[in-house]
Amino acid sequence: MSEKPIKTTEKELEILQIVWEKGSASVKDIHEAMGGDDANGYTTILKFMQIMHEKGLVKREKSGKLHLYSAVPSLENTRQQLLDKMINTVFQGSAAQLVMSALGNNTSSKQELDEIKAYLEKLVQDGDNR
Amino acid sequence: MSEKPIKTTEKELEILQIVWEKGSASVKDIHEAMGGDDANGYTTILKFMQIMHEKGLVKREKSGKLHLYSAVPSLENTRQQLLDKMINTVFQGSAAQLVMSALGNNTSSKQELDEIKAYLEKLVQDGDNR
DNA sequence: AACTTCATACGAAAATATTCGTATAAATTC
DNA sequence: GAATTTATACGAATATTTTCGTATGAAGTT
Repeated sequence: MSEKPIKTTEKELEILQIVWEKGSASVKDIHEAMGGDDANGYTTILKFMQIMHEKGLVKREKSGKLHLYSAVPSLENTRQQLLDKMINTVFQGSAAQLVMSALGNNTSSKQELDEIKAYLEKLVQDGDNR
Repeated sequence: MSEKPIKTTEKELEILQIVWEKGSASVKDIHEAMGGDDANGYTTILKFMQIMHEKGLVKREKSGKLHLYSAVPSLENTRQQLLDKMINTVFQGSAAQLVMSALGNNTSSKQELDEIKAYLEKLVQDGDNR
């Protein structure tokens, strides 16, 4: 396993989010998805894409004159990595606590809760954990 | 509800974590808990405490010549705030997805899983969510 | 071929976050 | 009461992250 994790900043994550969603995107696509020049200048985003490319966070492919970017780290891995970090920094190492907090306040529908329950039952049954 | 959230940096969170754990702590306590001078200089931590005090992240109380710091934002609120942010940035707004990811890879014991299950059942039953 | 458009590259400024040296002051010890 | 120890305060240096101005080039238009 294991893409060795590359440190991502806030803005980079925001960008990655869009890239994951779109699969592949030009600077323009990303810029627009982020709200256009009010929120971020075009060259700002462009610069980020260059930095992220250097860092190995995205790969790119020429399509005519423009570049299409796609994410290198998988969404799943990144999620896992961020979750782990969060569990360790504010949930004293307990995933269970995180889970309960996440379920606690918010907006999950009954259907979602049922899904989670099913998933849990499967986990317990399979004895994936000890 | 609602302490208006104050933006916290990585290091500040790391420090808050210790302050939450200890309830109340001197700079020295925190400094030591963070691994002493190899990891962080004493004055570095001190400076952070001053900054965090200014920002309203901690309050302090004189005890003899030293200051005892305690956290202003509650652990619960901070957790919630960070979770929300995370759900929005990498879990496309779905708490359920976050929960399943968190349960997926990791180290929760069977007992913990059972606890979560119980919690879930209670949630569904109470119809807290729709 | 000159002009406009669309895209990238790059360097440097600005904003933020982190680290640390030095000064000061109050107790404590010799 | 001088020296040491233990704290805090504060300003400035560093490091990192984010933003943007300006240059350049390749098409496409007139």
